[in-house]
Amino acid sequence: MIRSLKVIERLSLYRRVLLELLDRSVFNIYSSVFAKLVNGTPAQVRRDIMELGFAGDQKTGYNVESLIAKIGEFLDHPDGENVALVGVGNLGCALVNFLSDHHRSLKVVAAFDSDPDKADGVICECRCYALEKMEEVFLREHIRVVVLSVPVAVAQDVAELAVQAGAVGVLNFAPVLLSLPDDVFVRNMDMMVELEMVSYLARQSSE
Amino acid sequence: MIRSLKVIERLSLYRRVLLELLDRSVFNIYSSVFAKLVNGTPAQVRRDIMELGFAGDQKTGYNVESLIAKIGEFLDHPDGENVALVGVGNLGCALVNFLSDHHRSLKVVAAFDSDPDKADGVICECRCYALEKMEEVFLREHIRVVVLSVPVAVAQDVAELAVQAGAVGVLNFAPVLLSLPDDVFVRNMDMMVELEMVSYLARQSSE
DNA sequence: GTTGTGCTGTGAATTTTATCACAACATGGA
DNA sequence: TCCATGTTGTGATAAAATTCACAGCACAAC
Repeated sequence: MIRSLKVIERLSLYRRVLLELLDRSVFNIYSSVFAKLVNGTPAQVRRDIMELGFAGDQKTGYNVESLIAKIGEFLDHPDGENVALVGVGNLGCALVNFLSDHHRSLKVVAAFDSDPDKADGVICECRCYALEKMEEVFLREHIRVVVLSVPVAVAQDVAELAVQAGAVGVLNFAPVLLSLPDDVFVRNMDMMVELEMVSYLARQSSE
Repeated sequence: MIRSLKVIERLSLYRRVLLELLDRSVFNIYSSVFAKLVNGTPAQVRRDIMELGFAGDQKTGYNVESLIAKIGEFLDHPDGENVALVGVGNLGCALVNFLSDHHRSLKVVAAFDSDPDKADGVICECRCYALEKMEEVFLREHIRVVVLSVPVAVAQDVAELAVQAGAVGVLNFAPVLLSLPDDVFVRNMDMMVELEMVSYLARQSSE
């Protein structure tokens, strides 16, 4: 059951928008209306949902609640996913705060930092450990996904430590490409690249 | 001179890697070697560079320094680009610190926040203003690009304010799709979506 | 009934993106 | 001199992603 990254990305977005809709008591929605909310086209929305194996209704469109459930069934780990934050700086804290607010299935259950002042403390309502404790804690808490927000200089080393400890998914905020085993999935959040793109395209659109 | 977003994204990445190479006194590089460093293929690297209008050498490969210059010529605004940070939280501070460290052409020259305690102060070596001052400061500092890191609830409103004040490019960290005029370029950094993807794909690769 | 409307689901076509494969060339060595 | 090697630049091809376009259907109105 291999689907393209793009579809998965959109499904995640769809769910978030659908949850907002439910909050506003919208129970059914047409692909054409939904497409506008997600910056897509009706055909693409229909195709994505079709690939998911969900069916809409020719008169009322898609049922919001059922569709949310279906996407969850597809995206979420049945038992929830425990996540570790590695690198407790400003960025890391922002992330934890943000995630603990929102998500039902993803939970940040531990933080790690090389700074001994932070280790063994509680950061953002989250136990913080020394890097050396990763393997132990990962095992205990069944952690397989890490958010890496450490300085560039140490990113590669710390990432390897995390993989050693059992990580198979990494969301990397350090502006550097990590070199990790092929069976580890890495996704880069590269502010520098993104900001350069915005700058470039802003210039184009204003000329 | 329209190029696809993907090419622009890669060029930005290429430059960063090239700068690292230069630091390590690597002055020439083959497409095959470079491809490994950027997680790409030799053919793609060559094509990207070709589209840029830069030529390599059949014996020594690409000249690192000249290629960096060429990418800069393409990507950077000739007079540099002044950027505003809108929303001074943990995330915002992390961004400013990060950018001020690194970039030669992009500069964060002002911050804005609705919190009166922060306004008129200095945050992360950066003057902070009240939101109401945006138009005035944007004009004075020639700001056209903003980094938006405010809570979801106010993101749309604040984004509209920024556009009103003259922004034509937005790097949006709030996990919500903004509805802005078509000539404003928006790029979303969506942690929630990305983390869900990592979680999903980590699960796939470990099964 | 019957007709008109407007939706979903999806095969087909199109567009975009990435890869292949090789000509053209430079160099080193026999 | 001439061949083997290994590079870039790029037309041709393949693959991936998106969009088109319409069959099939349900319902409302008359």
